[in-house]
Amino acid sequence: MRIVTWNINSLRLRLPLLRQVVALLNPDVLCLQETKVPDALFPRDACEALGFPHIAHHGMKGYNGVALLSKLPLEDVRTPERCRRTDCRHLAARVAGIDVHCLYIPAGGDIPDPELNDKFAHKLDFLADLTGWLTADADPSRPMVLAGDFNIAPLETDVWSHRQLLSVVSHTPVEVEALAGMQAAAGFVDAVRHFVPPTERLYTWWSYRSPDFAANDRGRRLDHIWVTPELKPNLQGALVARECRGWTQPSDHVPVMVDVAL
DNA sequence: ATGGTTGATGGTCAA
Repeated sequence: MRIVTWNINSLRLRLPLLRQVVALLNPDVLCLQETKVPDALFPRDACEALGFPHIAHHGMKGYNGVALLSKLPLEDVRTPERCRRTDCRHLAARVAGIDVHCLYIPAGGDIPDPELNDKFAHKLDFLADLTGWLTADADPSRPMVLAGDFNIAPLETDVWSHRQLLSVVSHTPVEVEALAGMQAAAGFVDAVRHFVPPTERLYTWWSYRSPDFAANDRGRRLDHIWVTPELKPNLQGALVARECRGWTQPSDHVPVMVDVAL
């Protein structure tokens, strides 16, 4: 089963690029974040026409929004609530016996201090809430995949400059520690780093505020696919589709892909 | 230290 996660940054604007991503990667399950479309306006017909008869979405007006497009049936679709809010950041379904979670963790604003910045406080609260939920929900008899925009780059090689980003939201020690705690909740395996050694730089996001993303390559690895330990022997490959960042009118994130043997 | 861009929106806010 080929799983792809992509922060599409507006599903309706980038339907033509979604078609290109599907042609390039041929996913069985596609996890989308920042769909920015209310459920009533979700372009279901267009997504079905791309070859995904099984669709779930959880969206709102203007911001956030997550969706699952699948070639395989989606069972037990859930929209777990985080931090007592319904802000459309978590969608889960069982696919081929695997619980697939599509996640959009809050970006956290600019100031890395929860006392001064409500958005950063929300990010830390969201991580703590999700960690507690995963700890309680984890079940060794039920394999799980977490995929999405985690908005955290954990490794030194996940950012263009570890030193210069230590106080930049997405790479601060408090976030990296919180993410490590979340990973420990069920012993999740970072499926992409399973194939790409931590000595190798790897990014999935480049700011729009640079005229040429490839020129200085100031990226960050914010998008992740994790699997529970029992799936580790089933991992068959991984890919970050960097080329998509160079397409016309791109998302600032590129798709991340993992193959899991069923 | 600062500014730079994009998307949804129709004010600005979020990233």
